[in-house]
Amino acid sequence: MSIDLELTPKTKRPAGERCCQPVVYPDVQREHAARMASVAKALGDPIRLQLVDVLRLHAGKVCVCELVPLFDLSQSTISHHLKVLRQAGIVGSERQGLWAYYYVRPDALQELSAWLS
Amino acid sequence: MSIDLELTPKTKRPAGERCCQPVVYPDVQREHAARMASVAKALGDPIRLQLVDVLRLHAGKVCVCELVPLFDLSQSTISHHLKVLRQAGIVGSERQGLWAYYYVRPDALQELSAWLS
DNA sequence: GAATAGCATTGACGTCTATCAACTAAATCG
DNA sequence: CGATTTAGTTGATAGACGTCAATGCTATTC
Repeated sequence: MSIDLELTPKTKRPAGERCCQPVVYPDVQREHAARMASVAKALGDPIRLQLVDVLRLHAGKVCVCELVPLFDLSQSTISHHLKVLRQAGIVGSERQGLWAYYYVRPDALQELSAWLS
Repeated sequence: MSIDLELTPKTKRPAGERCCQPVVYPDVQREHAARMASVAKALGDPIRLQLVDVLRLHAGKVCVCELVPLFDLSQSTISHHLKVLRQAGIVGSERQGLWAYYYVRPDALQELSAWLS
């Protein structure tokens, strides 16, 4: 993620001259940022963040039927949030008969977590 | 953030009976989640995440005029993203003459960072 | 004082998002 | 088989979001 940026002293530039040097911007960094941003975006909703929190606290798998009554939202909305988390790679799911069990994929959070600290 | 949740064995409930126990949901946790989610939401855009990254790498303060050419976006869009980061408490700004300097408020990321690890 | 550079704000536009009600699909029980 | 339960999907809707062009504001230079 390192972006090479020169810090230059500031003077008002003399009419028509560029303010700053253009900076190269490798694609690797951009993709790295895009991956982490997509994880952060998925966590950027209080309901989803709490869902992840519950799943993390119960190291094992948690049934959707136990997640729904935690929130004052319709079942379909919870299902939607779980889908968002699934598509972000943050959680996985497993079907057992009538019930669906969700769990956290710990690796998914690692990259963002490492960058944050 | 601990939510007390009983994991019970699953059997199809006999018509009209509740599937799961209602669970209490303290406000403190909700507010904690809301704070962290708002930070995550602000980081949930690749441009903003890269802005924060640049500011973190340059431990000091960075001029907006050096941030704008890093991205293929209009100056007003960058200004908008910086405002979002400012309102999330992630960055601060300081005016010096014609120039505005931005910096990361390290404490702002700490709560989310701690939760993630 | 006039012109201009740097940055923020406003307005507009298309897209995405969170939510619910209604419906669908699969599995279970009687 | 038929009724019921669970969970995912679809459609609709109101609001939020990302982006740009245009404008406004303050500080600087001449």
